[in-house]
Amino acid sequence: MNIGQASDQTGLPAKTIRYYEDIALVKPDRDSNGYRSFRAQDIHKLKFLGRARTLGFTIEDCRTLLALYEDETRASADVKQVARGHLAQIDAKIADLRSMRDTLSHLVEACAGDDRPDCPILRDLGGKS
Amino acid sequence: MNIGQASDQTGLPAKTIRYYEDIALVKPDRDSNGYRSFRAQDIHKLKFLGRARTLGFTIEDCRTLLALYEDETRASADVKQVARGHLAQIDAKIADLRSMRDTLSHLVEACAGDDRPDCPILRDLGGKS
DNA sequence: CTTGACCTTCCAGTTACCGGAACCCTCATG
DNA sequence: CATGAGGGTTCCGGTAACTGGAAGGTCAAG
Repeated sequence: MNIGQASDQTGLPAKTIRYYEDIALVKPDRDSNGYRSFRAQDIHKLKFLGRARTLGFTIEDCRTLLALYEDETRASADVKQVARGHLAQIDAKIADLRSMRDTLSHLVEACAGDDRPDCPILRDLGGKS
Repeated sequence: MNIGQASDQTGLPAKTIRYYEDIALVKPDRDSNGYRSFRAQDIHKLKFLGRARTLGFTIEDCRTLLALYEDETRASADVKQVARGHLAQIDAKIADLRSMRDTLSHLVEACAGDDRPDCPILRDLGGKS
């Protein structure tokens, strides 16, 4: 299967698939003409990667998860630890964003949004009360 | 005031301040020895930038906000529009993260996290039921 | 005079790709 | 047979917002 088909099958752009090969996440064969040739197993890996990335795992997380995935003797605790670490990061990010959101939405609500120059948003950013 | 003091005053790393000068967000004077020389106004701008960045505005947003800040005749509506746009992006990001978080936390809860290889997280990523 | 803290510029690396150029391969059509 | 369309290939550069580090100039103190 060529890269175009692989892209269709996995939903990943061809560029992304080439990149994943570059960083050695997948290792497709090559045909005699130099074209990449993907086997079912490669497609499966790519789908795995796509799903993991959707869940926000970093590439390095993905590398770890993929290794665990392929290791039939892994302990589920190892996987859980990676996932929990990522979950904590997501939580931290959400908390950050929520705090930004709260501040910003107060400011937006306080701003008249008309033709006049007076603006609580800029006043706050400027540090003036 | 040298860059070290400016850094202390604003809480921004010296590196960041130099970067902001590179991209023309601030334009400190130079002393005869080549050192940057920050005036009170520069410090004020840097604080403005720091605060805006904390709220998650992009550098380009900051550039716009700074221009509006310095324009005494701006309409608050213009500022509000930038802020609202940013708020919408924050909301979108939060929604994204929450959706990831939900999926992932289900998986983490379903995983025994022991020595056995069986792992719902990998099962899900692998697309197997 | 030397030491150490500060400053300077410039180059490279970070994350996870995307866009585009220049070129090759294959098949079908005029 | 030339040619054009629609694959594929590599490589280079850019993204956002910095950060780290090297090589070297400046300054105040002992």
